[in-house]
Amino acid sequence: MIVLTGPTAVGKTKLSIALAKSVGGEIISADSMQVYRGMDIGTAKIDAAKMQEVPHHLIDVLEPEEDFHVALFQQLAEQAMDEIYSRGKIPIIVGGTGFYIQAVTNAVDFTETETDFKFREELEHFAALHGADALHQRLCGIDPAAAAQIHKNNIKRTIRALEYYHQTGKKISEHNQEQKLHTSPYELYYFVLTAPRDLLYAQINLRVDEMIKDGLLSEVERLQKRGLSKTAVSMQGLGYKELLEYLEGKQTLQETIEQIKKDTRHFAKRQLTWFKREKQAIWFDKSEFDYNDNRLLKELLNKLPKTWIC
RNA sequence: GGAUGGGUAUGCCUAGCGGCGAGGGCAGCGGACUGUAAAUCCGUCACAAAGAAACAACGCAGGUUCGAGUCCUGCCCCAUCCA
Repeated sequence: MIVLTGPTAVGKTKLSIALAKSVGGEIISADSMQVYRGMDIGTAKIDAAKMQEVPHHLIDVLEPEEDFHVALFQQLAEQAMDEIYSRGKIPIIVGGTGFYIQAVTNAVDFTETETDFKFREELEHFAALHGADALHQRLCGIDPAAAAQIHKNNIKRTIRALEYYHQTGKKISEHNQEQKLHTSPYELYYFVLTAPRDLLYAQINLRVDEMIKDGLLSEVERLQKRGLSKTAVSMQGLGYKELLEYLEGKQTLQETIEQIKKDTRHFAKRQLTWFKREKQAIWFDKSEFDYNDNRLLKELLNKLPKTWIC
């Protein structure tokens, strides 16, 4: 199994096609937003022509009204991998969602539970009423270890920890501890593509401008007309949440575009922070290859077993 | 030429109206993350240092005051308006 990841706009998609062809692989997208149909421009989704006959999985599999999350990603990705292996092909996970990738590479066990929206809402309400501190206090009572790890302002994660206990009767801190011991059950090659920060940021800015030119605004308008609002998981996506605010008249278009660029830059930074923790990561800095994808690919293929290359 | 408002730290915006070794925001930088992860959250951000005490710093130069970013005078910039 090959993983090809890196911050947004670094050029994963393009390289992934060349890589897939070189090893006879199929691509599994590890992207929390490209799973949604009708969200193409803002997610920089690859189009059929660019796929060049390389099979892609986990793109366009959900409606924007549906909820997507790691556990579902893991399930779908594992399914896809089984299929790919059964065809004697190599699965290549391509995408920038480090958390999702880890769920697959380390076979994290997500105990099967349905999301308990009522419970979550209840806790959100509690936090709004009594403050984040009080909510965090509740977690302290049942799972002090988790409470020590989760900052009290991080309401979302505090709620998840409480929810976990509520649903399973077990402490999430213990569960996490167990899961951390997991190592990858696959023969794994984890490649991280990167580029100097200033260049990456410039590329992000450029890409956002292009998205706007390509009609991102009308894409968002279409989704809005369809009834989607900021509360939808899909509308948490970069470009989508900001443009929805614009459509509500909260800011000018120019301000919104700047906002999207900024948010995307921050996101790229968070991605990099995540990848730095992945011990098995093999890094490729594009600047060291003069931004020549062919040279980079050659070097990358060198890291793989000879028998994989066709 | 006149009127008015303003110039605040290594980048930008801003609070401040006599006790400020100057508060906040943004950007930048660093980090966390196990069911919303393109989410959520945290730290740092003059220099030096941990010393009853140090020489920096609020456009520049003076002045008033025990004490000035804050008040006064002059000058220099910027914005808007009037000639």
